[in-house]
Amino acid sequence: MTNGIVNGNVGLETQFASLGINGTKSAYVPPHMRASQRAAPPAAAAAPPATNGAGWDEPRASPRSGFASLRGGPADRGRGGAFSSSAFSSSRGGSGASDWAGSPRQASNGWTPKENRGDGQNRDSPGYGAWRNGAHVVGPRNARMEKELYGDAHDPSKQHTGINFEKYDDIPVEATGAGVPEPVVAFTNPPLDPVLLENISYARYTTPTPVQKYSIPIVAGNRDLMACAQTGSGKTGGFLFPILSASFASGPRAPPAETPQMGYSRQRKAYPTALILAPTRELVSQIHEEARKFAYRSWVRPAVVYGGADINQQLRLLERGCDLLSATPGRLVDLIERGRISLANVRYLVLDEADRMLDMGFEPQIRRIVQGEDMPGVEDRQTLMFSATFPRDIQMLARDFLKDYIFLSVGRVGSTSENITQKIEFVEDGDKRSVLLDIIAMEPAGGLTLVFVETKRMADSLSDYLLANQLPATSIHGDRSQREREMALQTFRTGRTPILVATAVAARGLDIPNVTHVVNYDLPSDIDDYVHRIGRTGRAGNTGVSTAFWNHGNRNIVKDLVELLREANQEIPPWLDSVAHEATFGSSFRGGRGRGGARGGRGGNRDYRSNGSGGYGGGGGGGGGFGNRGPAMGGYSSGPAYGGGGYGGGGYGGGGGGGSWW
DNA sequence: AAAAAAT
Repeated sequence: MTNGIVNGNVGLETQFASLGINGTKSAYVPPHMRASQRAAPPAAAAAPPATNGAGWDEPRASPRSGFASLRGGPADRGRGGAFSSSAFSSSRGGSGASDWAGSPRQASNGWTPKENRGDGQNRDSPGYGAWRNGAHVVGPRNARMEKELYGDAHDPSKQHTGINFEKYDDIPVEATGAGVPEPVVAFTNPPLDPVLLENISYARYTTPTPVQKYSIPIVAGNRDLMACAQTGSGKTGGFLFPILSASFASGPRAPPAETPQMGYSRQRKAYPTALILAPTRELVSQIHEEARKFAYRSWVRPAVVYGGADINQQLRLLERGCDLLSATPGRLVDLIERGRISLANVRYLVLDEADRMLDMGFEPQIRRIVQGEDMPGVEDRQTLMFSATFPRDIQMLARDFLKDYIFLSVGRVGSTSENITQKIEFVEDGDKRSVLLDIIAMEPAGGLTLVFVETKRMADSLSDYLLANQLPATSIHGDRSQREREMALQTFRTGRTPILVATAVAARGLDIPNVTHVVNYDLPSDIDDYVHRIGRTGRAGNTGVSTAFWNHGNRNIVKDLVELLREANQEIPPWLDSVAHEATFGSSFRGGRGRGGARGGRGGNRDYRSNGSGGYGGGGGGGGGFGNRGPAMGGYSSGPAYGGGGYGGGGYGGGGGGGSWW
């Protein structure tokens, strides 16, 4: 896993304005550190950074060690690693069309970049394009970059992935709303830009997934989109393709009037055209990697920011260009506060895994980003929201962020279908370790095994245990440093540690080719989490196996689990079936309550606007019963279809249940 | 109850 530091040319070393101590501008101290900073000045403050007249953009001969500790002292924790001592490199060596105030562009009325920058040769550096005189200038090809972006036969970790065309064609899709455009059936021009089509073919994507078939014309038709789609449905392409395609054609938005001009501002600010928000660092990192593939040779510079990584390094990369920004909310807010990113130029806003972000408590930050900063209003941008479920809080968000949107409901992908063999084994907690060893011993060589546990502590102890048993394991969870997390993913992807023990951080969205086995060492309490987890295997048209350890501590999921297995034509162990039967008709523990009741209504994945249940405030779409069991649509065989009842009934948080979640 | 996320 790269962490976005691989972005092309080796640059000259440059100093950041925000770090320079040159009279008028002192070192930036993030708000949360100001008090302690005053109390204990950073040790390195005595070492003056080299300054120059402008305070920035001066080539530096060598990395300055200790420089990175300037602002944080111990807080830096060595995170930047190799980068921390040379966190400053050049915007000039970079790739050209950046969005910095220092190099303003105009949307379509003919700005000539070389006049502004005097480094015209970089405009045409291989692999990068530019926007010039109101036209898209496509950069020359770059073999090294193509290998890095798209991989080759020797680098399976880059080989994409996730597209199993036969299966995809079975995915039911339903689009509702006013004026739904016809879905496309292929990647073609029109509506897609020829440069994008070329990149798509480099990436070996041949056929659009169902969500892409719909999202492409929807976005191309300047419509907002609310899509209920699970990870693995191709939704990253679903928003990247149309956004990039339109961006290629239309060029950057004109910088806002208050944009400081080059030479007068030392605060260089990025003005992204497209902003993508997602819940986890690994996810935004992955989206960024996809964006790099499809922005190749265009004027669009993808960038990524997320927490846990050296912010100076990220700032340096932002400086190379930031047209399509992928971000986790916290770090983005930080950078906005620092005045390094403005959202004034945003044309496209994407909220990915929106329900997840709300679950994680990001709503205040998301609302601040979308409504409390300088982002254009809902009428002046295009907004795309993706969410696995459509509960009330997401509906509220949709109401506030979207305009006259098209609602797209995409059924579950492969996860529940036959390309994943799902096994459930009865294993008491105390036996799990040894059963896991047995399972791993049976693994064929060459495959990757992903083991999910519930707690960070368990992730550590289990991977230690595996290592102690001479098994090449590593772990990923939220208490590991970002560096360790990325390293774990990288060694897992490449097969150096073909066993990865993971918490929920890795459950959703990550696309790792060649995961042959997912083990639910600890079952989640939520069936959707289960679906996401097993969806890490069986990708790319391959088959996958999933094994879950079940014992009585997992009663809460048993009913949904059996239902799911049945829908997916999986074998259901008789003992499990009877436990499920008990759970359904037996004690009142969960008896009769619909999904989501006790949790306050998960909503379905239905366009509540169209069922006459009375609009947003009306209590439609909360309550129990309906769930989000996508397969009920169209092509799926089993289960009661939506029409039944439940929906729009009960109201929010109503649906019965009671009792403890546990 | 746990996890994740600006520090």
